Amino acid sequence: MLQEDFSFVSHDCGDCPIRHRAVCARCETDELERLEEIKYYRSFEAGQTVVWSGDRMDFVGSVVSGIATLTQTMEDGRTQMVGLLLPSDFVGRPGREGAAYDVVATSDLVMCCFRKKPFEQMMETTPHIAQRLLQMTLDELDAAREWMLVLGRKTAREKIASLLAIIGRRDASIKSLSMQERIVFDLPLTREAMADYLGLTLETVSRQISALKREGLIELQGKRRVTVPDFSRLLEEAGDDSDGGLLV
Amino acid sequence: MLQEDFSFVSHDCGDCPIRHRAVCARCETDELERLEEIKYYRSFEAGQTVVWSGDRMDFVGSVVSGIATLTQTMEDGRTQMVGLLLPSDFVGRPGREGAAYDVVATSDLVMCCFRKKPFEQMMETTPHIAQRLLQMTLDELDAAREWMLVLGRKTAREKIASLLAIIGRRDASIKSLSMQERIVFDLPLTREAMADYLGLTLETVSRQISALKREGLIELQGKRRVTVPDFSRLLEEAGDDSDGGLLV
DNA sequence: CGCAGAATTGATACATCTCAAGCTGGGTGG
DNA sequence: CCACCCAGCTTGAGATGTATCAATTCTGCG
Repeated sequence: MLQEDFSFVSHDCGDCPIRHRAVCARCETDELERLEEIKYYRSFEAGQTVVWSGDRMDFVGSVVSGIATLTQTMEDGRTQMVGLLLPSDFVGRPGREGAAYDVVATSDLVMCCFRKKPFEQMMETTPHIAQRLLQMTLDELDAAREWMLVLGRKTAREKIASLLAIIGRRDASIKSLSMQERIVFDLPLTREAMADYLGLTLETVSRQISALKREGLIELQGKRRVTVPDFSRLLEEAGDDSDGGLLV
Repeated sequence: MLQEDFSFVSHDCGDCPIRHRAVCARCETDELERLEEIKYYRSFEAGQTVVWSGDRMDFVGSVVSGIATLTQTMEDGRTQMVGLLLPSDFVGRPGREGAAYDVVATSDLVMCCFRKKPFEQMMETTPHIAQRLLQMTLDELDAAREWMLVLGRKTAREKIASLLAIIGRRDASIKSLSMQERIVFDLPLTREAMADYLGLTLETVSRQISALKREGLIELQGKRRVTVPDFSRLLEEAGDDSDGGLLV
């Protein structure tokens, strides 16, 4: 069982893979040392629920590796994804008791957690943490608002193109590729999860992906691997102004 | 012209109407004094644009009175409201040059502004400001995510009911009414603005409002004044679980 | 009074959903 | 090693909710 196996995770913040991007990014060495005292790792298998909406949540933390989703569900089962959590993203809210959303591991997942009370105390005494958290929260707010435009005003085709553009852009930036070349990446989501992100049904997602493929905007190797031969053409389909390369 | 008339606004933070809710809420007297040095008021008439998306923005600030909207527009004119700014809400983002959205005054509007550079410096030296801003940003992030569910998964009727519920609830909480009684409030938005908020057309908004009225869920006095005889019934129509009174 | 912006209402078009049937590929057990 | 199985995915046909286009009707105001 993977649950307790995090041998592949460094326990030393100094060489943590998300050291420079997570909530601890601005911390000095001595601040990291105090964080180390209250941190612990947790691992989850793909499909496991990390937190249930409404549950008491006595920790906050960062995604170290893997992908998780943040979703909201109505009584009748309609669900909307409200966030995609990638490595370095922060989970939980200081100053709140219960979780507002379901957090589900989409792939195998490792999180670096902090007990909430001590973390809240550290926030008071360590401006670097609060500053970084503010910056990250502002970025997430922008992302959420960007997504409101997608959900409220874009067509199904534009929604799919927007999602592929976002994933492709992030992937290219991690690999430090330019947007001029062919972009190849794996979809981290099932068709159903994409539908929940985009406010569509999985059938519509499937149809629109097929249409984009038919028209040569994307190529598929298997169901998950996507090639974008001309990224600017994909951005046009997404309805984004110009090549908008730097806004996200 | 209203532009330069803010005689009705206190210049003394001590008795500012948003003193206890705005970004300065946690400041001590001496901190307020330093804020006073960099603050100035600006007034706008209904319909005026406060900031254009993409423009350089050299200030941040709080809404003192009136209502403004935060909107995003695509090249072809489709627009999505991504935020409704009420008194005490914060505008602008420390650490960013340009504005990400259009800010438009929906009613006559007074803002308390701070030049950005000095404000950013104060944030470094005054934890109370950064703490409060983080708290407010987290709240806005939650509101944005709540709205993603509305935009992505709710029907037109549920969207309208959700909007009425939010406005009505806020209004009742300002007036300290309980949710048991009849709620009466004025819509601060035109049908078109409601449509832009909800990702609908104005015709659909109008039809759904008429339907809710026909079925006795709401009553109208004129176009703008709304009476909700039974708030819990409205919440059912909104698709919200139970009476969800305290989640927002 | 009459105009202009805002809102309502109607008829029709169309995008997406719904329901249903098949396909595909990777894993499993005989 | 093959046949089967099943979750994930694709495709089709028809239903439906919302958009679109168009015509009135309100309402406040000069």
